[in-house]
Amino acid sequence: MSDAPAAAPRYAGELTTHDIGKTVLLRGWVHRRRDLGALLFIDLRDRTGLAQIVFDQAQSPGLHQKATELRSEYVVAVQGHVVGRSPATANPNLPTGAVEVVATSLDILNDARTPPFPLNIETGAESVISEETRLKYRYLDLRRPVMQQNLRLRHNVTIAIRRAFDAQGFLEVETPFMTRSTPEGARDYLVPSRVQPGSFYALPQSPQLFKQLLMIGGCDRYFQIVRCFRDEDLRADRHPEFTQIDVEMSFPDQEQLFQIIERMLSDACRAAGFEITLPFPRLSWEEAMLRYGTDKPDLRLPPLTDVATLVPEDAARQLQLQPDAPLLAVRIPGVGALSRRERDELRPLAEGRPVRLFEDFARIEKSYPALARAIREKLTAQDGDLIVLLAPAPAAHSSTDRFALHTQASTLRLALAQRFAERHHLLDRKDFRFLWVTSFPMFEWNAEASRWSSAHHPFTSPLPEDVAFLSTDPGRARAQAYDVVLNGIELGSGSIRIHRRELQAEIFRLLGMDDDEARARFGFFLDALEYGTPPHGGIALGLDRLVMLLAGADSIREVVAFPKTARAIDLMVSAPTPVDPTQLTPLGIALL
RNA sequence: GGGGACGUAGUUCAGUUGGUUAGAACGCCGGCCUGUCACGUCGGAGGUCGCGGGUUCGAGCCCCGUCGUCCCCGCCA
Repeated sequence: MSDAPAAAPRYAGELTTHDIGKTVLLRGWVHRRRDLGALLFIDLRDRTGLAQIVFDQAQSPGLHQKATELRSEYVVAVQGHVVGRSPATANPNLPTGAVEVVATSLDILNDARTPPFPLNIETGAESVISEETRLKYRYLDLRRPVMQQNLRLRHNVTIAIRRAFDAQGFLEVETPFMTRSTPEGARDYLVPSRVQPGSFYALPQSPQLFKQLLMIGGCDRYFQIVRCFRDEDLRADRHPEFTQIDVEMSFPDQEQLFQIIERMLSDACRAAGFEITLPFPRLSWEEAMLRYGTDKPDLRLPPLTDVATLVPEDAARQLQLQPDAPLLAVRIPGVGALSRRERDELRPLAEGRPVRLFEDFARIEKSYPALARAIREKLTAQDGDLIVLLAPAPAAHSSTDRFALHTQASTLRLALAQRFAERHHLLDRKDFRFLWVTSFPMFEWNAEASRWSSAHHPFTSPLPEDVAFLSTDPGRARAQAYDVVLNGIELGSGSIRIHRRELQAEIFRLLGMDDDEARARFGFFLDALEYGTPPHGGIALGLDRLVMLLAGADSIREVVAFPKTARAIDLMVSAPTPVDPTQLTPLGIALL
């Protein structure tokens, strides 16, 4: 290249017919080589895409000879002329397929071992190679176009979120990673202190108390895109270190906060190329449980419908339905009646559960045509919709859980939809259906510890009209807590907080913490509440989950650059590792 | 903590009822080829069947243990 005149560096994927006649410099990796003997084609790949380079022995034998050394993933700098391709040689499948670069110089910047897995397979690439191999060589996996796109998408979404908050007057403030263990909720990751042997920092599960302290500190609108850490078992949508969009504001109005978040999410979706409609539907927790059997409903599917009142008395007797018990109809659009075999597959879902399944709606239509018609009407069912009914088993006692049947129906609703999603184009990944779920219960009964525990967290304010229940019937108290849900996935969770010291102390007592314990754990916070704490509230949203859904990915790991396995291991760097005892001694730590 | 699926060539997989020398495709290496674009074509190399033990005349296949990956339940204020 030294003897070639300097040309303007360009990205391969951005070449168009407008560049014809220009001399360009491309730098990137050898994606694929097609050696036709005296004619050799290279697909050069950079982070934008591919461009075809031509080496012609007849025109420049030396250069062609050098190009025969090229192998997959060699790093090259190529100068050449952009030329148009004839219709016969253009490649309509490639964005840059109308042009190619006739090389005038070739610099081999580095060679490469043959990659342990192909980086240049065009279709279904993400599913073809085992994740184990991909993670071990993540730096190679990241070169693949689909991963480049995911990183780019995450960047675009993150920038849009920052802009949206900035435009609303929110201040991004960093909070400590090395903080105090609060053995409430998830397990903490601990960091030993060398200066204070025997003492430990904890990595934050969330900056919850810090953001509340920022409100007390007068920053009335705060946000942070921040890493959080939870030492709990992993799932496809859960990672031990994950990124939250953390938000808090003073003098909050729940509706105003919803609008701010909706606008931010709308901007984030637009950055990913999707327009969503505002405002999101709002559903109380109770409504969500009754209509969907879950606190994170997937609105891409129709709700559950209680059709018990449609059943005439004699039919109810023949079908052995319990009086006053719900009869829940699950409708899955467009799936059609199930085959015998598919119905057989459903039955295990009911086995061992106090549930009766009517999986063959055709039989109901035969025996009770009027009832079937009424049900279809109430469900606004179309021909070809699958309808399955659930009732409590005849012997079942009314459960303590008033939504037990709804929960079962919800599980069935999702299982059916997922089973037939592909065949019938259900659960469209590009259909983004957000909603707010509000008024969660304050407490859940923790049978193991035989005490109440917070459904959200202990800093959550009760609904004003339910404060009286705190002393009389905590199970009935509802919270000013809300979730934002997207396509059946909990995207974010927040609440209006407690800003009065007395109420906060009462909640701690209700959670079984006496005043001494509360002071020992949260004394700094209780103190702070006494110095003029403004009313405040906020929310935290999972950035990884949002980007995962916008990317159409099935796992959070597809949008995390360097993720860990289900056992929280980094296969690439092999972490965690044992450490040398000489590292432990100064920390005052000995292994058992 | 519990349940399920999986582990065979560099990669993705097949491998029958336990039977002789463990196969395919892609990739890799070499030859030929001037319009390919998943180039074609001819030839070649490549295996600790995750690991350990057991049953058996004989184990990739059966049994036990173990390690690893994925999914789900519990858990995740």
